[in-house]
Amino acid sequence: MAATLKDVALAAGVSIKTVSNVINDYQHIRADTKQRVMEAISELGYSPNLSARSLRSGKTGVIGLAVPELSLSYFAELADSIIKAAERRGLKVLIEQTGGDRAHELEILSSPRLQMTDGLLFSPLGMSNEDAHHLNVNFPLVLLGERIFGGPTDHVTMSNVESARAATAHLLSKGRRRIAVVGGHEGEVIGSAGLRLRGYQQALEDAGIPFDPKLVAYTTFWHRANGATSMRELLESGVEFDAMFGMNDTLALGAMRVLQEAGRRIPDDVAVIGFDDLDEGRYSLPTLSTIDPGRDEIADTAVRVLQERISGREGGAPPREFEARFQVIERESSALPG
Amino acid sequence: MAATLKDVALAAGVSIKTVSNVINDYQHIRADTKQRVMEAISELGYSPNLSARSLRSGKTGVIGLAVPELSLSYFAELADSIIKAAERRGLKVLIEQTGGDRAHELEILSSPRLQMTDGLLFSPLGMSNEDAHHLNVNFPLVLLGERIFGGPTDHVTMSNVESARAATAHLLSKGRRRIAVVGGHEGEVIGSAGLRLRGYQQALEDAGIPFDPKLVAYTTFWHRANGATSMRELLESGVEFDAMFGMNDTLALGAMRVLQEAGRRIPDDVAVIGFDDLDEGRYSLPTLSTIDPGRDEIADTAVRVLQERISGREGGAPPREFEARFQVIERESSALPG
DNA sequence: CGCCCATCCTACAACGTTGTAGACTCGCAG
DNA sequence: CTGCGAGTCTACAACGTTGTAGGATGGGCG
Repeated sequence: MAATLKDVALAAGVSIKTVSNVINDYQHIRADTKQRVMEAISELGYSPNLSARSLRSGKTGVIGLAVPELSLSYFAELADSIIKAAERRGLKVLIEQTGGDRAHELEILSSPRLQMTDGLLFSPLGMSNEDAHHLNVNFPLVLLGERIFGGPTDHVTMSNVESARAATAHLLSKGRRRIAVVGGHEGEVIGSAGLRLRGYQQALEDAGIPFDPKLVAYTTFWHRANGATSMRELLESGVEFDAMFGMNDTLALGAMRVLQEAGRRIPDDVAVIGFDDLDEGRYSLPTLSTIDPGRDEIADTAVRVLQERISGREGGAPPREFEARFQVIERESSALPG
Repeated sequence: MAATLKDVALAAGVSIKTVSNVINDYQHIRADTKQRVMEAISELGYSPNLSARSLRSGKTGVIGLAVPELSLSYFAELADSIIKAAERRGLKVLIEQTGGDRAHELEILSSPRLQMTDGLLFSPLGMSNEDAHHLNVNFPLVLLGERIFGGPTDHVTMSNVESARAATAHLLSKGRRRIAVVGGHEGEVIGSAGLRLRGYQQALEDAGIPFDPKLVAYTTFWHRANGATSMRELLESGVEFDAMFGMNDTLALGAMRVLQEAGRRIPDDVAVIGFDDLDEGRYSLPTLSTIDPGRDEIADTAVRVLQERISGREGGAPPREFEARFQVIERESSALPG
């Protein structure tokens, strides 16, 4: 059906290897030969068979990206950034959704289907540090996010502790003292939730304010619905608070909604800050203060590092850790005289 | 490095073809041979080389999905649905972002890089009906969305006219008579914007209300920011309205935000309905009435139809059109005594 | 004039898989 | 006892590409 090197070679009256050489910009080809080959190529509408090429070369030019779910805005925006970063480097991206499910995540690490890719960017959610040894795989793997530390692979992450601390400090700088937290994960230490909670606690400590466990609402997922439910629980518990730190924007938006239903004014009664800098927060009512976690920097670093591992340039270099720069973004939800 | 059929064959003391047969569940294999091969496979950690397999079979098991941008929530949720639908059918999805740019879209249709896939799901935004002939490609292609009709390929779409008509009728049923529209595309006829505008006009006609062009705000993209800007223009123009139809949820949310800043109460002063049923609209303040466009149905149909084309079962069947069922979802933004 | 080297091109093998054709064994019907 | 078909397995070729080795031509230099 589709034209092959053979067809082009026949049409141009040269050997297939010469055609291959033309395609791969081999130096020593006479101008007129090259010309003839080019013409044959465009006449036949030839384009190389990538399966054959990758069988021969061992490279596919495709990287895998495994995220929990694209319908979670954070991962959609992350995927967007990563696809763009990959494109700049001539790579295509194949996306897997794990649903945040540990079994599914482990399966992906051992799935032969991934052989269609040169390497994997992996953002686990269900796995924990005890699963770190599963990351010992025989293909290039770069970890995204905060579920696992000290693993055997390169790791690109955001400054969770530092930025959560800054977010909390921001609320404190507005004179707030009772800061509720939405999105904790019970018993977690090194996941995003655990780290951000630690940052929160550090900021309190810095300000000499005792940590009140009653101010922390725990949840399983970081969906809008969970933010709403958590806020309802907080309100029902009767605990008092004058600010809220949402562990991500989605949670914060769900919670804000409930706060407003309950008649609390934002930021007057409750100042709110989220985390992720989703586009959504720029048009909510009120607009949402947040942490810009440096998504583009994360994406770019991750793809670069993965490509280095694929090309073998970094050979057996020990696992490296990268942390993106963050930024506090003040919007209406915390706009108060400082 | 990685084990091949040859290695397994050697270890099990059989021919490579027998190993291949075991892997492909060939019937006539003695139980003990099969056993031995299986053991060798797991011992060597063998998994088939997909490049070789697809070179041989001509199939990759991967489909392409080209959308404007994943950071637009609608496309993120669509991609989510499509990846899930593809997974159910044993397919992987490689995502391309076109940025809604016509040149980029045309490039994708002719790009050899797509040879890594068996077919393409394509959601154009920059192309128009005059570009329909570019869709005449020699690989399986299924069109998503509303930019092009009567093209040479299968086409999966939503009932734009009907559902926009229903959305408008919904607002009319609440006694509203001056319904603003946000998201029109100047001069467009067959894009989503054109079709939805037509549905809007039909609903007005049904109700015997004259169409007032001043109520239509035009915009280029369907981002939050555009919804906000359009609403500001409407307000500044001084035109009166008691309801608003946002051509998608994102626009509607951006516009709602501006409405509220301007002191208009929703739904009391202005009833609002959007389009897409994004998760976001369930937690906005107020929650957003919308059209559920049947995203899962679209995704499932699109993947099924593409797979049929790939397998050749539908051979030279003429292009088919599929329209998903929609549903009006009433939430707070239009909750008024009917 | 003869040699070497750079340039240009070709034949062949190999990547790992699967389809095709056929070899061999065995049990059973004729 | 022969022949046949079902069951089990193997050898070989092919998918389309690129690396390797090497052949042919011509120019420059000793």
